[in-house]
Amino acid sequence: MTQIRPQSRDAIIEAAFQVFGADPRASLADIAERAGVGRATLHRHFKGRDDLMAALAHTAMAELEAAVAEATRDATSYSEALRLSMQAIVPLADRQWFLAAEAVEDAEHRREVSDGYTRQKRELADAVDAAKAEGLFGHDVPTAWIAEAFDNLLYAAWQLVRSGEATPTQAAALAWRTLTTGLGVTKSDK
Amino acid sequence: MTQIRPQSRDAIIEAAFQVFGADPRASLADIAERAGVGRATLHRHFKGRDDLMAALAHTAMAELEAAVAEATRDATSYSEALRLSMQAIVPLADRQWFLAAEAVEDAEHRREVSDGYTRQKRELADAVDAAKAEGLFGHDVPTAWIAEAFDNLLYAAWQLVRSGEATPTQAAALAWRTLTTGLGVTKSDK
DNA sequence: GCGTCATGAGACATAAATGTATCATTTGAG
DNA sequence: CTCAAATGATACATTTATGTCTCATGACGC
Repeated sequence: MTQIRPQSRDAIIEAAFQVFGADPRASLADIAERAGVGRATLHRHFKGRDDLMAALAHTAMAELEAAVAEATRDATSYSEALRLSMQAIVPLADRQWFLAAEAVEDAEHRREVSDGYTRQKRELADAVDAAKAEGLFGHDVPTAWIAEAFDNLLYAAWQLVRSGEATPTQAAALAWRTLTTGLGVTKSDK
Repeated sequence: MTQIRPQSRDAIIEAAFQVFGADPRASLADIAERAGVGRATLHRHFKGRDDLMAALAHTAMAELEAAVAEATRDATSYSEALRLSMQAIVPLADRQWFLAAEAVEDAEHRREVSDGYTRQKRELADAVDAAKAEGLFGHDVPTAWIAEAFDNLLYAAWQLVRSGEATPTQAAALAWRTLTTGLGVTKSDK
């Protein structure tokens, strides 16, 4: 008797990303309105705020994994895989804040989201170590820092895109340059 | 009849930074409890949630300005001023999320906070331009990106500190290196 | 020690968010 | 077209957050 039409569910999730992104305190009524859906329908699809939050986290995670898998399909090295991943993730960075934020309160869902997040972190660290072995990063730089810088430069790139100052491709290129060689004057510079 | 004891006010602000930092949806009762203060007292000091938010933004802004002013007191160049500023801001980065977040809803307070935030952004951009003129950054790199990277690497540094993987000094040094020369292999590396 | 004033605790009223139930209407599959 | 299922609108009960008030208590200046 419930949730067969995927349209409503998708619209709600999309609206929730937008509205919660602007204001984490927004009410479920706000979400329903933005989704162009009745408040009751929202409750038919999601038990409550927590359930919705968990769905958002799940969606963000799936999008992230799909984008990375697609982007790294034909990478020939870990270094290139990292670069391609950054390029691919920039456009969806605005939905990833959700994974870092401990937005899910329910213990059961929390665990699931947390596990996925931890896994993502570990995979990034592994990729960084591999790239380090390929000579992309200095051995004197802690892996934890590289991963942290990767994430945050990714977010910086998205912010640049959002402000209209660059395209996703341009912003990703800037972030990659910053991560690997920095913003100092290069040989090609006058 | 109101707000003469600064102790309560300070305790509330401190608690609010902590609690809201962990959960923006926290209630004022949560804040009061963490502050070890009665809920009524909180309302005696702050008209409501918005007033408290504005106070937090004001505090964060003041701390930022004071730290930067102190750190750059005897800088001999804009480049050095930027480096010293980064070093100085890392320990208080956890209170700066507040300025970026559009947490203040009241129109009147909003304007004030927004103005201060805009001014900070402009000052950073000016400093970046000056450092660029000094040859610290390449002329081919957009100022907007440098500023964005500065902010986000700052935040990355704080996260590294929070995770216990580095001291503020170490983290700031990593962030500075990343920004200026990147994380690639250096000559000193084997 | 005295008096003042902020505070803490609690009661209270109000507002807002949430969750559920009902029912007429619409949608989409067959 | 027809029917079943999902939806929107509405009403309702419940919970939670908020804001105000009162009063006894404790802290601090004098």
